[in-house]
Formats: sequence, structure tokens, C-alpha cells
Amino acid sequence: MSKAKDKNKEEQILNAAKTIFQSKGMSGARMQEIADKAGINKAMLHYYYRSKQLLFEAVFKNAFSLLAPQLNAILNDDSSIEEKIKNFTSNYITFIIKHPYLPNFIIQELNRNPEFILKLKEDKGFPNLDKFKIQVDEDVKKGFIKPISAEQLFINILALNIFPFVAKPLIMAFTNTDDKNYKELMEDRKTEVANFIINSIKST
Amino acid sequence: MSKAKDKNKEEQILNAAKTIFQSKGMSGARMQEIADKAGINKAMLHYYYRSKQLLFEAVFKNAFSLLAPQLNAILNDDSSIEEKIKNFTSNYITFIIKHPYLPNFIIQELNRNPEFILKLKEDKGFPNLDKFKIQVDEDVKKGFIKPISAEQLFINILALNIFPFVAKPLIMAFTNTDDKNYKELMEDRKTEVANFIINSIKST
DNA sequence: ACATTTGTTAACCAATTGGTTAAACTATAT
DNA sequence: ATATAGTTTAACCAATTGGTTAACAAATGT
Repeated sequence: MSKAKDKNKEEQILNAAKTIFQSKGMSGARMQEIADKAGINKAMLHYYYRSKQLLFEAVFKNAFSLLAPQLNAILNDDSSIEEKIKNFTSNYITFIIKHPYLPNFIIQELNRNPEFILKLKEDKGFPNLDKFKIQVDEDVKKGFIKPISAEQLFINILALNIFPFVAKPLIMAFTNTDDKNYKELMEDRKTEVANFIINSIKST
Repeated sequence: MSKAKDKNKEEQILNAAKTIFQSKGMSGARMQEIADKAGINKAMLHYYYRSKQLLFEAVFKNAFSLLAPQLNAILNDDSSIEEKIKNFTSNYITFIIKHPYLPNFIIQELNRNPEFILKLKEDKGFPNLDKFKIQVDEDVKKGFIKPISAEQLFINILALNIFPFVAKPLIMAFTNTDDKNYKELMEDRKTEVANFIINSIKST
């Protein structure tokens, strides 16, 4: 119960569940531990969310709904590619520093349960590349940027932004950095990554 | 029991355990399932590897020992930065296509158990940035490449190479690709990624 | 005031799980 | 042949786990 005031019990449970599920995963999480964290009886979990599976799905959808808008920003707004990359990189890294477990959680559980994404794709707000693709193709044709497919560019943007958080323990070990140091590295990336991408694709 | 001939029972078990642990993680894996996959009695698992934890550690170290040499190649050999990036990208993606669960497995369990990496760091072969750092700093000073820290460059290289495999289900959904299509995307990346990085850092 | 719905709890339960045991089987040495 | 050490199995066990129940308390409506 980190936050003192959760509006209602339902949200209180969801917050506790979020913490536990995100750090231990679906199979590693224990209902009793979630109940303890929420400061309630275990039976209450089942009263509000019928089963572990449903509680998990609530947490997962909630987590995903935080990420999706961030992606839509880069995919569907009307700014230039360069602006998009700059804004996204800065915004996204800021966002993830606040929710460090999020990307790893989503990636992990999606790998464990690939059919799960089908449900998400039905949602209207699910990120879609169509518009971004048109923009990239056009910019390539006009010679604004070097030839690259929208898909590969999109993958690169995601990779450079998300990976350092997903692989944090690994990278910390390789680069011999402590937590404070690592945070500085990530802060630098808010501008570094955008420059890195733009340098790579802009026409000379 | 995919492979017909495992030299000895120990390896037979390890292979089965690898498959199960890598797809379900430590907490999701069941000893019974590993035994079934290995075609042996569950008690045999405990006979050869005392506990689930020890069996898991054997699998994990084995997996990590496959990855480490790949990284050392880029960090410690004597070729130019440009060559290193080209070789690593091509080799690494080829390697991962053969072991698709590997990076996700390592990242996942390391996040779950960050102290675990301390044991690995003790090993002599653990990847180390020192030499790479000198090389990058020198190339920057000589003006061969644009200013960038070795750490950030290294993170970018890892990110661009590893992330697409870790986040496969997510990216497949966003880009609306099927498995065959996705494999083509990854094949393209064997050269695309190297070009992307080199374009970004080489001096104009 | 009383009944009914909603929220909460402790005790319980069946299934699963990692791990053990003791007996049996197999090979090797003597 | 017989003892010995290593290998394999089925049955078993205690602990854990997700989930249920039945009784109780607190609101809410009438």
C-alpha cells in the first residue's frame, strides 16, 4: 500500500497486483502476497476479480493502455519525422523512468502468451503503422531521408528507446555502472538517441 | 526429446530443462514437465541435479555461456569499429535466429534475480568494455567517428540487435506481420542494422 | 425497525508441486 | 557366483497454492 489513498478497494487491489505481477510475472506472483500488499483478506481478491487470471488480465490491460498512447503519438500525429523522433524519445524515456517495470512486464507476458495480443489488437486505440508508413515512404521518395522501410525504422526507434530498460541488469553489468550512474546514462539518452537516429537517416 | 542421441542422461535432462525453462521461466516451469520432455522419471532430475534451483542454474549458465563469446568478439578483437559492427550484427542475428528464446530468457531471469549476475561477473570470460572504450574514444578523437561514448554506442548496438527478438510478439502485432514475414524482416536486419549504426556515427 | 444487499473474514479444501524414500534393477568388479 | 556401487522407478509426503464456503458485519433500502 504505497499510495495512501486509493479511491476504492478495487483500485487498491489493482495497484498491489500491479506491483507484484510486474516484478514476479504471472506464474511467480502469489495471490496471498498481493492480498498482503493490498492490506486485505485473500478472499477479497476473488470477490472483486474472480480469479488470478482475470486479475492478471486487468493489470495487463491497464499497463498496456499506458503504453499505447505513447506509440500512437509518434505514429499518428502530423509533425515531421525528425520532430516525432525527438519528441518520442524524450517523452518515452521520461515516461519509462517513472514506470521502469512496465515494458519488461508486457514483453515478458506477451512472449509467454502470444495469443493474448489478439485481444488487444481489437481495441480501437491499438497502434497502427499505416500513417507512419506513408510518411516515411514519402520522405524517402522526396529525398529527405535515406532509404529505409517504415517497419525497420519503427523497430529501430522502439529498440533504442525500450531495450535499455528491459535489459537493465545486463547492461549495468557490462558497463560496470551502479544505479545512479545508469540513471545518468538514461537521462543522456533522452537527446542522444534522437540524434543517433536522425544522424543515421537524414540525407547528406 | 527432439534430438535422438544425447550423449548421456545428464545432457538429455539439460536439453529438456533448457526448452522448458526458456519458454516458461523458472517459476512457470514444472519439474514433471521437464522429466516428461526428457523421457525419464521425475526422481531422476533430483538424482542428477539436486534441486530445481540447481537445474535452473545449470541451464542459465549454459545459456549465458553461449552469448558471452558473441559479445567478446565485438569488444576484444582487433578489427576496426566499422568491421566489428558489421560482423557482430550479421553473426549475432544469425545466431539468435537459431536460438530465439535465449535473449529473452536471460533478460527475464536476470530481472527477476539481479544478484544472479554477480556470480557471472566473476567468470574470466565475462564481457568487458575496457578495450572497446579505448578504441571508441580514440576513433572519436581522431575524428573517424562522431562524438559518442562507448557505453552509449554499445547499448545501441545491443538494442538494435537484440530487441527485435525479445519483443517479437509486440512488433509482429504493430507491424502486422506473420512469422514468415517477420523472419524476412530479421534477415534484412543482418545488413540494415550495421548500415544504420555506421551511417549514424561515421564522420561526414 | 426490519429486510436485503454488499463487503469482509477465518477456516477450509482439493489440486499441484518440489522433493524423498525404499525397493528393484543393472552393470562392474572380485 | 556374489558383493558392490550406480541407476531407475513407483509410491509417498509435506508444503504451497488458487479458490470456496459459511458465517458475520456493514450499508442500504423500505
